[in-house]
Amino acid sequence: MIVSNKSFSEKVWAVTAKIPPGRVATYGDIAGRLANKDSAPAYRAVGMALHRNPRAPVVPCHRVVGSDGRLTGYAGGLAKKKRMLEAEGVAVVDGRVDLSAYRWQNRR
DNA sequence: CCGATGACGCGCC
DNA sequence: GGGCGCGCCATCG
Repeated sequence: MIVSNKSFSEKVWAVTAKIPPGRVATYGDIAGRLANKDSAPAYRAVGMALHRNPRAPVVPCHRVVGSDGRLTGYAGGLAKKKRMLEAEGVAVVDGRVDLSAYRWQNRR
């Protein structure tokens, strides 16, 4: 259970879970939201948090794509990730999504 | 505490 | 355009 209580990871899962269906977000966006003035966007940590994702079903990590909209890794297979995105209405081409059209733009 | 790794991003060749 | 390396933060060992 990742002994670490409310940690960076939890924030990542929280933001990821906020991603509306049919929409995708980049690690940079998530990291940017979690990025505090004291901490720079940790794309790495974000990816790690999702990789560790203890509650996959509750955290739509499959909606998180790379900066180019490219489907990065996924605990289960990118193929499945791609499939889930398409199921939500996100067009995935060659393992890539059109950020210009599906990028999650939720400006607090 | 230190060292190494990782679902990234960007720069450079 | 494609391939390679470095830097970033956080977590794991």
